[in-house]
Amino acid sequence: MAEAKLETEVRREQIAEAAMNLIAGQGLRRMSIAAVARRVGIVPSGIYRHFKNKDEIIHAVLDRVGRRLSENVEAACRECDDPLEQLKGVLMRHIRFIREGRAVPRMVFADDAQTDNSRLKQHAVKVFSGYIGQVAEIVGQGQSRGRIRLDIDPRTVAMMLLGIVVPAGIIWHLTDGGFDVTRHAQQSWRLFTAAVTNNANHPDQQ
Amino acid sequence: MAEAKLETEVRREQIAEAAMNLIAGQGLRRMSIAAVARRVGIVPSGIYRHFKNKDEIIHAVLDRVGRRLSENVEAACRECDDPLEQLKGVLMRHIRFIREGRAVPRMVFADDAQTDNSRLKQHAVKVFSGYIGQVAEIVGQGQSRGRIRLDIDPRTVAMMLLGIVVPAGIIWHLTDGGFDVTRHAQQSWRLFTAAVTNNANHPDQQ
DNA sequence: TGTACATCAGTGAACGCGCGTTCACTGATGTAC
DNA sequence: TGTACATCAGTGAACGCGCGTTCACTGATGTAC
Repeated sequence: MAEAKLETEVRREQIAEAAMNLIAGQGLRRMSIAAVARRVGIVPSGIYRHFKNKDEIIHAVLDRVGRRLSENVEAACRECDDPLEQLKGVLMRHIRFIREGRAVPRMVFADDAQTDNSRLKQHAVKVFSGYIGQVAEIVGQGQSRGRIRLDIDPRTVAMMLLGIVVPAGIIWHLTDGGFDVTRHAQQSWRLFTAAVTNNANHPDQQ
Repeated sequence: MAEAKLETEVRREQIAEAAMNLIAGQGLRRMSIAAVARRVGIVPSGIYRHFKNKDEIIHAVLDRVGRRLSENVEAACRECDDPLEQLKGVLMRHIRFIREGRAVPRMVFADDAQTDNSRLKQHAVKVFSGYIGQVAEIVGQGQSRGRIRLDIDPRTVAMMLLGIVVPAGIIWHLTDGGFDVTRHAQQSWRLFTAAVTNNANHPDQQ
């Protein structure tokens, strides 16, 4: 019995979404064509009507992740005007993603992928550094408004913010949610502000 | 032709070492029994004289990684007396590992492993939190000597130090070494000291 | 020192499995007349 | 409105591959006599 036919654009969305959720929940290893097909309600070979191969699906997932992160930043920016508050918004939203099991940290390790491994890695870098770039822009605004110290590269500050999120996400995953990421983020945020704000004095630690 | 026979204890070491290097260089996915066997100079089935199965090898690798991290901390502690300097030593040693391609970040994502996935995850957590515990101990000493602010959990500070290393390592891998981790560590270290030292003032950011 | 035997690291053929991918097909949908 | 036809999403059988693992074997090493 043939499954209800759907336009390929709709299916592509569904497939990418299913693949992303599988990766978020069970890791890239478990994201098989068969598993994705099952979630979409299609037979495995049917996937190939909409994607050339598995790598293309992973590329689509990376696009999605990038878009999602970007939306996160934009939402945080809309919410308030103060750059520091915006950074906190970005942090907390990302933490919420982790807590809801919607983060895709394992994505980053695209050591899978048979043929064009390098293209996937490049894409992952693009997504990752795109995110950092957006955060760095907020940092730059904070600097020009005198809220954030000027003697440091905005991208370094942005990466430090991610440094709060990434290891926390790893442990959260390894312990199956048995790690209080929210508390960790709040504690870390206090350290972060002390690190970057202008009114802290900066002793030249060797 | 039979390969030179070696005591099983020696072989276990060789196998674990080979497996660790494979994971560090190419990721857990590429660490196959066949690849490990080739590196050791043995036939794949020969591996089973020394390890019950692949999971046991991964456990052995985790032990090795834990030991190596531990040695790192101890070396940094021996090198000098000031806790802050010791923390910097830990950071820089870890960065050096990354730069030399000897770090095993992908290890952490043990989403592979068929049977006892959960036991592997537990082991990874143990290694990870063991490392954090050791670093936190240094932080605690820094606190009691008045070098590090007291109003923050030592483990949070330790995780923040790892937060410098982990994302940097990820990007370093994704770009095949085309990311200046050393520079990033130095810049981040300045932020880190500003965050944790006692003489910075700590404005109560909302 | 020389022989007989137990031990056990290394071998290679074979297995079952899950996977990504192909291909000829079917049958529902939308369009042209 | 009704029929004929092209399109193309979904099907299911089949494939080749790499993998982890097993098993009966071989032959070098160390020990007992």
